Amino acid sequence: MTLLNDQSLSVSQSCGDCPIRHRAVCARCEADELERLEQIKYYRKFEAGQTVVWSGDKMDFVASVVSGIATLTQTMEDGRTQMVGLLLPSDFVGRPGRGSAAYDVVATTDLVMCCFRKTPFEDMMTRTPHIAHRLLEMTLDELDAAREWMLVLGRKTAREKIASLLSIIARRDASLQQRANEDRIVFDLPLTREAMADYLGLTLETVSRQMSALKRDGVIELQGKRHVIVPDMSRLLEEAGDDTDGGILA
Amino acid sequence: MTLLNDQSLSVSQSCGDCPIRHRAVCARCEADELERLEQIKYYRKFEAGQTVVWSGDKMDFVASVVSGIATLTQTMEDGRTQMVGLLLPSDFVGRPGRGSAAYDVVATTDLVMCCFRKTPFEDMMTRTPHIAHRLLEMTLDELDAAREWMLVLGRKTAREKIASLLSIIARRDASLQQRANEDRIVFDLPLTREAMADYLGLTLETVSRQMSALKRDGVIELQGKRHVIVPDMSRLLEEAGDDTDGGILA
DNA sequence: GTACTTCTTTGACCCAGATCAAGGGCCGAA
DNA sequence: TTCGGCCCTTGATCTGGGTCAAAGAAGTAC
Repeated sequence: MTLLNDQSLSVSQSCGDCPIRHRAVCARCEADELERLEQIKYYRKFEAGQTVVWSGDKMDFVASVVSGIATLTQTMEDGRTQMVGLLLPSDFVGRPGRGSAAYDVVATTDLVMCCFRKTPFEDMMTRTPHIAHRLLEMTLDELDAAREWMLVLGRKTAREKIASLLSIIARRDASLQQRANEDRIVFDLPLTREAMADYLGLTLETVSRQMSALKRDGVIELQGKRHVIVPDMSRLLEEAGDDTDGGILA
Repeated sequence: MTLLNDQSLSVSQSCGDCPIRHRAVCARCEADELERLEQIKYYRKFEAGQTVVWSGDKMDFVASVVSGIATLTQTMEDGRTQMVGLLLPSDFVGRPGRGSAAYDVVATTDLVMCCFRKTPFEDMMTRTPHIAHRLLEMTLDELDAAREWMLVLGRKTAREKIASLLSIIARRDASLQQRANEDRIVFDLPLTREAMADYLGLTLETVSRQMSALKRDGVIELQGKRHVIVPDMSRLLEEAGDDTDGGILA
């Protein structure tokens, strides 16, 4: 996968101004560590729909999502596919110590990634515990998210699955834009109906039907196909079957 | 949850002889590090069926499974439950930096755990990168396993789910007893039909029916309800829908 | 404008797996 | 040896979500 336009390389900024500075794998770094990271980093840009890497391909870099959204998916020989990761800004892609990609990584919106070649990054990791420590913390968070997701996939109804996905996106969106605690929540779905289906282990028809049903029942409002308004977040959480009773959004 | 018998505390051995010495969180430790670990470790024993901790309860220790099997499960208010982790010997329980359990932890067989109080363990972790590094590696492995599991939950048929679970257990069992590469694989199921159902997002009736179907079709043989013989591992993997073509067992 | 394409909605029908129900095998206690 | 509790199997029936099919909406290329 080569870059389509060299403007991709012109994106450049100092780590100090980086929008994901305090959430990404570099969050814990001191000024001097940041400086060394700055020397080995480079940006890559992908357009919506582009594949970043194919499962099984050699992957000689790791990266943070700076802006946009990417997905990790697994595909069976007969074409059944399951999304196994949804990467939002500050999320980390790639595994230190592994040479090839375990999943397809696809940009679902225009995407900017902050990349590090694998070897220099691994070297830095062994020398600066701040990076290794933050990566462990992020990986544990991802494992928790994956386990929450397993409950959704294994035990929830189609309606609960949709409500769960909407609350996850609403929550992560709110935490990025730190205006939580409003009761009325508004966001754009970054996924097509098909991608939502791949996330939830459903077909796109069922996703569409359940979205219509939630709209009919007043749980959500839709403007166009992607713009979602949640008039009452606790109602949505209730529909999701989560025992968290509407309290915390962070 | 208190200990039922104080023989639990009499289990004691030097880390050097520990059966999980080279796979657990302490795998990378040098002799001196091991010695310090040895000072803060203690063993706990649980009987089959006992709950180790309840989700939400305070958890002031982390631990490695030494022998036996434990499960992590999540439960919805209405009782639907999903297993989100299957812990075999050498697996790690608990999250440094978190005070309470996120899941129910249950011993499904008699269980011995090597425990460390959270604070001393966290202290050691910051001082000995060998532990933090190994824990990162193990967490990344678990995340991969969780993602594989998500494909099973989201996209596989009941028959494929059962075949997948059997191959996972067969594989992990073989790697513990390092006699892989035999074509004929034999093991005991450490789970009831109900626990298998909770693992796979099925009902126990469906699990039972699919076990019978796989037996009828000669994919597996059963002696009693728990003892499983796999005459042809590649056949089982085929039934699981895995694109891995029967090659590697490690 | 008109004709593509891509994404989405909705309807009709069907089937894999859930649910409900009955009973069988095994083990430990009395 | 009989009882009571698991755990498991099997049958009958029901249903949530899949499949197949058609068409609407919105963008964009010409």
